[in-house]
Amino acid sequence: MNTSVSLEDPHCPHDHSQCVSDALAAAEQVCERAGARLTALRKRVLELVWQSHRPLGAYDLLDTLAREDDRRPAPPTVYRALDFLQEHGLVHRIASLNAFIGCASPEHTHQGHFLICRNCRVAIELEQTLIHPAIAEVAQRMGFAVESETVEIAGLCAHCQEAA
Amino acid sequence: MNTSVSLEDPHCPHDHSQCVSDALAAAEQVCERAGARLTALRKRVLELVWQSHRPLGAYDLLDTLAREDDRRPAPPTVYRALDFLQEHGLVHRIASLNAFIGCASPEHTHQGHFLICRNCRVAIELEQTLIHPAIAEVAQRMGFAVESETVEIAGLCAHCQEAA
DNA sequence: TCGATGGCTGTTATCATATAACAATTCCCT
DNA sequence: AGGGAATTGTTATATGATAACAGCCATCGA
Ligand SMILES: [Zn+2]
Ligand SMILES: [Zn+2]
Ligand SMILES: [Zn+2]
Ligand SMILES: [Zn+2]
Repeated sequence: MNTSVSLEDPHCPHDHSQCVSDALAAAEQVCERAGARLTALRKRVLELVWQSHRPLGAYDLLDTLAREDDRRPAPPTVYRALDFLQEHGLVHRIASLNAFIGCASPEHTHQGHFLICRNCRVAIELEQTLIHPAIAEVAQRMGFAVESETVEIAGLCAHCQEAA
Repeated sequence: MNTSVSLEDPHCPHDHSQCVSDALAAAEQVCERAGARLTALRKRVLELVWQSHRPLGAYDLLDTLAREDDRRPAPPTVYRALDFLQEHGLVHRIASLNAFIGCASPEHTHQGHFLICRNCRVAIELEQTLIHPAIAEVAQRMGFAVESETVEIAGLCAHCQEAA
C-alpha cells in the first residue's frame, strides 16, 4: 500500500483510484482492529468523501447519494456515517468549511492539520511538522490539557500561485 | 491602558469592566486610524461580545440585543456588525464553535490562535508563540502562500483541571 | 441650505448545516 | 429460532448565515 502519491501533491495528475482503494483498504484494517463494522453505507460515504482531495459538505454527499440511488437519504443517515468515520480517524472535519475530507493515514490517531487552497479548494494534510510540538509547548506552559487541535491554514497552493 | 489582566488569566477574578473599556477605547483608535465608523450599533455589539471571555454566537448576541431593546433586530443586523468588527480585527471568529470573541490587541493585525476550555468555555488568545513560525516554515516548505490561519486548541484549562 | 451620494440599518425571506426523537430493520450471539 | 444491541430510516426541528431590496442618515459640494 502506497499513499505517498496523494500526500505529496494531490494537484499533480495521479492515479486517484489508487488513493481511493488505498483509503478503503486502510479503513477495513482500522475497523477490523477496532472491532467496528465498516458497513456498506459507511464504506460508500467514505468512498464519496474520497472522490477528490477537496473537502466536501455533508449535503454534497447527500446529493451524490441521491443521484446514485433513487431514494434520497435523509441528513442523519450521512451525518451518522460521518460521525462513525470521524471516530475511527477515517475522515477529518474541516471546521472553517463545514466540510469533511478523507484521512490517508488513519492507522495512528492524530489531529488533522491542513493547508487549504482557496482557489482549487484542495486540502493537504500535514504530518510530522513543527506545528504540533509548538502547540504542545504552549499548552504545557499555560497548564492547558489539549484534547483536540483545529489547524486550518487557508491561502493559495503553489500550483494556483503560478496560474495567477 | 493595560490589557494584561485579561490576557494572563481570564478565569481569575479581575476587573472585567476594565477589559471592556480598554477594548472599546482600542476600537475607537483602530477605527479612527482606518477612517472607519464605529457606529452605535457596532460599538454595542462589540461591547456585548466582550461581556465575557467566552466566545458567543451571533444569535446569543441577538437575544441580548432583543432583551435590551424592545425591538428584536434581525440576523443581518448583527452579522453585518460582526463582519465589520472582524474586518478591523476587533473580534475573531471561532470556526469550531461558530462563535465570536473580542480581540484585546487589535492594534496590529494578526491571526487569532486560541486555547478553548470545553468546561468553562473560556477562550484565551495566544500571541507570540512558536505556532505561527511553525506554520510559516511548513507553508514555505510546501510553497503555500498563507492568507489566514485557524488555530483552535480545545481541552481543559488549568483551572478546570484542578476542579476535576 | 439643498439635494445628491454613498454608507449604514431595517426587513423579509430563504438557504445551509446539523441534530432530536422515535420507528423499523438488521446483525450477532446464544 | 429468539433476544438484545447496533444500525438505518423517517419526520420534524434546531441552529447558523446570507440574499435582496427598501429606507434612512451622515457628509459634502453646489
Ligand atoms: Zn488522489
Ligand atoms: Zn490551489
Ligand atoms: Zn475580563
Ligand atoms: Zn476551564
